[in-house]
Amino acid sequence: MQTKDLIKGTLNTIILNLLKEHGQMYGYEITQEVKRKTDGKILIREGSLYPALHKLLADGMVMTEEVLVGRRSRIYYKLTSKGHEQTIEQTTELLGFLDTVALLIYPDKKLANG
Amino acid sequence: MQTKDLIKGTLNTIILNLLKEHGQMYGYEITQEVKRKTDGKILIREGSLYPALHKLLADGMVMTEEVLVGRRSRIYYKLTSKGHEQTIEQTTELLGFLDTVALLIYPDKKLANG
DNA sequence: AAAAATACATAGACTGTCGATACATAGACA
DNA sequence: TGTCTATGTATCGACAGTCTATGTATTTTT
Repeated sequence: MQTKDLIKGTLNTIILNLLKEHGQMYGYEITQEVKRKTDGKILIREGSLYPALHKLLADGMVMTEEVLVGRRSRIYYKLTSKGHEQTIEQTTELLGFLDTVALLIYPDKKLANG
Repeated sequence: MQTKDLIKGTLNTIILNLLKEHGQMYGYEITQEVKRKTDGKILIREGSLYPALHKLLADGMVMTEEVLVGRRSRIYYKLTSKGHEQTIEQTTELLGFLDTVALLIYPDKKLANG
């Protein structure tokens, strides 16, 4: 198994949490921030990120603002109020799941709650 | 997002760890044990489990033994030595990933190492 | 001038899990 | 006797999410 198989189901939550932390980010910035924070352990590809962002937009979780930098455009994403709610919900669920998995792997131990 | 999306990439590791703990298990037993241990939070379906077990078998991670109970057959699975190695490897990787995700979600915190 | 980084995007393939379904035995209960 | 539930293995088709590969264009670095 490779890390790429593990990211499934967590990418959305990761993106939402980054947006929550930073206020607003653009796509390329997200890939770099994830790379930086994880010391290159998690690399988010464009082919994963942009479809995910577009879906978040379509679902009303984020809103966008296009900004021209020189002649190149950046599309900033930030959470809607619905997105804020979802962030909390999904994060809670993710942490609960991680805890449950830990239970299965280490019968007598629990991961610390964040 | 639902829990079912999160299980992706972790099912294999969960199965391997259960086999490591129990020595040998049969399919139905695995579904019930996961259900029991997680208070019903994680339900492994037949459509997920058996393909996974068959793949583990094909990959040489587990070996099987068929046992007749009454007139009904049970297929017990247990780890091969290769499977033991993989269990450790995958578990290490999974825990590392969980830790990395936690880093992304809680910038200043780390999950306890099990 | 060439290369690398920045910045967006999509198409197609892959793969893992799920829902539904199937078959059969066993035990409980009406 | 008939039916319901639990036990037990198994497969098929659908679906969704991620990846690889590719594309376009600008900006910065060498």
